[in-house]
Amino acid sequence: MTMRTTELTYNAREIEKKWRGRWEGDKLYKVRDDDPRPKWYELTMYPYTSGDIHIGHWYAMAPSDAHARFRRMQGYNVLHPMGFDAFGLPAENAAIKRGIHPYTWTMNNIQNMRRQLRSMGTVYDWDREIVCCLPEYYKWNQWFFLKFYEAGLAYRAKAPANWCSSCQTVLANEQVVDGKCERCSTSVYRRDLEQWFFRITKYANELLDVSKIDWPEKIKIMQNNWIGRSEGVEISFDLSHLGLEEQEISTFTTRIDTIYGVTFVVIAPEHPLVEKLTAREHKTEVEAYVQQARHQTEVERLSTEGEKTGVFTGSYCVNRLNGEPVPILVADYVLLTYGTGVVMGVPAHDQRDFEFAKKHNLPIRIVVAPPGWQEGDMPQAYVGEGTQVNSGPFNGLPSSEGKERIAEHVERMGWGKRTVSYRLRDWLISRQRYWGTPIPIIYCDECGTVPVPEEDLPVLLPEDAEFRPTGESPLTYNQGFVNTACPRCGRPARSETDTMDTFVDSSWYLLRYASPQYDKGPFDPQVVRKWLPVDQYTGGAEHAVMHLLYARFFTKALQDLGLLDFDEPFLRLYNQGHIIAQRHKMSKSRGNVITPDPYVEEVGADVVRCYLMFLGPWDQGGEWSDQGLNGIARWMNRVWEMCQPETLESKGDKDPNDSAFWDAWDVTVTRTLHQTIRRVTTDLEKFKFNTAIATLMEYSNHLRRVLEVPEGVNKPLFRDCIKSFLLLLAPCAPHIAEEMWERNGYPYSIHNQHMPQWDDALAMDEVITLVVQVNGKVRDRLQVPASITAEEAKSLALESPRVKTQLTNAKVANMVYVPGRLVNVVVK
RNA sequence: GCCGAAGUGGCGAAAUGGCAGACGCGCUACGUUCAGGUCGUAGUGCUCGCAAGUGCGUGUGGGUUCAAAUCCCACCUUCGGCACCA
Repeated sequence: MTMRTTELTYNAREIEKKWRGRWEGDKLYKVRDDDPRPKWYELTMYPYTSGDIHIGHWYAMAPSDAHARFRRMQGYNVLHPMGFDAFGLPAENAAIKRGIHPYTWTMNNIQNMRRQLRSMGTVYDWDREIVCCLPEYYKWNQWFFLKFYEAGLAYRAKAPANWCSSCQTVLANEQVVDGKCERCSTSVYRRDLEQWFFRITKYANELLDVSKIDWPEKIKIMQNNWIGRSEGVEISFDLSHLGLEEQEISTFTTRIDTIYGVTFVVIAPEHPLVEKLTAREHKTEVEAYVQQARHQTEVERLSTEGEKTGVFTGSYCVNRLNGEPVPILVADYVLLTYGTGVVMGVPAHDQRDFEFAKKHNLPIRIVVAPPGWQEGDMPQAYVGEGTQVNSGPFNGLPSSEGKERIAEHVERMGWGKRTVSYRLRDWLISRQRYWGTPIPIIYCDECGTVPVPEEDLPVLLPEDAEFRPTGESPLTYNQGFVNTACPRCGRPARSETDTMDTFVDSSWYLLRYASPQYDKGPFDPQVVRKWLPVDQYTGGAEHAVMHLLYARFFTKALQDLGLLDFDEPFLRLYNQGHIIAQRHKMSKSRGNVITPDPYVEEVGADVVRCYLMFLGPWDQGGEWSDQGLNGIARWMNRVWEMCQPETLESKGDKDPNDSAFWDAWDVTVTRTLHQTIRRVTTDLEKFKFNTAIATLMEYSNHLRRVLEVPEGVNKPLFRDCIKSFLLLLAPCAPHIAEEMWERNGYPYSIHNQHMPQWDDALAMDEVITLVVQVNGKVRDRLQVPASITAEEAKSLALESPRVKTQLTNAKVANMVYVPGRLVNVVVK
């Protein structure tokens, strides 16, 4: 704040307050479903109810609001709603720390945030606000859950989770610090727990298809990598000699061409077969290894990166292609959750297997020979293509062909099949928390897992929850909540105490905005048909794979359930960058958090809005600077002065009856106006707010010069210019534009006007600067009529004295003419 | 390690094959003022030159082109994402 020096010449606070009051009183931004104009649904990611709207929220919301306003003024019926992401852990932590109920904490925060959001001067229709911690909203989370459950898209399964034995709870990865519980420092280990999942993997292949959406390439690539499709072969190894129930062990490989190079098989420590495969004399060792692997946290696994530990089970399986016995080992570099949880070890052609083999003295056999290969020790695995060797009947084939032929052979023999694996895992939605949507499931000793009947929804969060610092979910010891009756047999039963991940809320909130008060379902199908899908979504790139993928999954699943008739939620996506302060991300601990409120008090929301849009390209983010804000405040002062009707009145008049009334100045003024309209319009369309505002600055500089022309001003023309200028300014600076609109005698409201149109003919320059180059170097600049022909341009270029001096002792070899731009004289 | 984005004055940046530095900040000088701020006018990439003007200049090195910040190849740096995915 210390660097700020500019004071406004107008009272921004009063003016902005006045107009916000009037807009709200008149319901100027009320969105009607029956409006006949074409619809435009522009959505900004809703904020988490942390308590304060900081400058980062402004950076996300002010430009998107300007864009939505711009679309309104282009004649669209625009839906640009706002709501609150109101469930989540911080509310619960506040409850434990300060004894405030999460509901109270959240609703207080929302009240403050609403006030702050209003101060931005946005077009939000507050009648459409949604708050997803209210039963009217989360009831429908439960309803979707039931639909998914019926459709087999929601299921319960055992999954390893970070478990703190002291707190008796599951911890999120973020809550595990150096392998210990952040609250009580007890060592965390991975424990299998029954948890609820959504079967997003069913849609893995569909989610890979991004051909219908206009999103940043970067985000599409990130989703693609996250889904991680790989084609390969599931091949089994024979176990029949062991006398187990299982006759074989299945592995997944993308390199079936290396099957003859298998010298061991590795199984994940958590794999259910481990126990059965462990020979008696290896039991102690294997059990110790499995225990140790479970107690390893993510952090510890990272710290031992590269070290490939593992132990021998004592069992062998048989490689059916060559009949060889292959030892089975347990190692934690194999993940239970990918493929089959078992890997065939080919050390010669896989770097991880290679390191493992070196460490455990396992044989390394080359089966794909690189070009010019000579036998001998390998320094590392050869992962490229080559010629099949040591591969029985497939010897001599290029490995690319070997891949095909061996896969065919394996399928024909019934030893396996070609298949596709995904890195994507099912979405774990269970949270052992209070402040979330209760999962509508009841456990009955007689009937088992019973879904809560639809008519009993919502399953309400109990208000009388008790928040103990143990970390346990308050739901587990709330007898009133847990004890219930089985909906099927009526006997005493237990309610599910897990609540849902908050990403469930945000997976469909875009639908709720269409009909936020609808109570016969999550949304009114007719209204959704009108508004959805979202035409333009904006938000941070940090949600590239979680929220954006989950929302796409939801939409596809709802389409399959017959609830929607489209399968992509967001047609266009734009990711804004991050605003930083003092070269760092803003954080409370750094003490560099910029609070917008004092700036809004001092220079007004319009100046803050415009500054955020002006400081650089929106997708690149940028650094907050008080001095930069000064620049905008100064500009706004000049705009204020320039747009006052009194300013023009005080200037000399040109006589309309004079033949020179419409003079060269006026032609320039008109041309500049049309060029400005064109530039600002195309820039705003493409979210190029920084250059749009720069163009408005140039134009206001131009108009201010016009006011000083000694011959006087063509006042009707100037008034038109101011009118267009205000219309172009309105999306970015809605309050000032409205105030000036009124002062200039135009009817309320500027925000219901149409954007000015430009005329390409009027925007055309009559005189252009023709750049003359010699061998690509600029030697002269000539003012020529825009209509100049190639021949005229070339001869003018050669006549230029500055060019002539370059042409002594040289021969003109070629001349390049770029119409309207330049002549390049090529000499030798 | 893999995937992706970016590198331009003192600073935020503009220009996406054709005048490098629009617009803004900062700075300098002058004017206004008792003074400071504000405001106004002019200047402001580096180099040599009294000057007209000259040469250089968009991370580094190479290439394509009449012409490259922009396209291609290699490298360096910074940021973001993923990270034993068989």
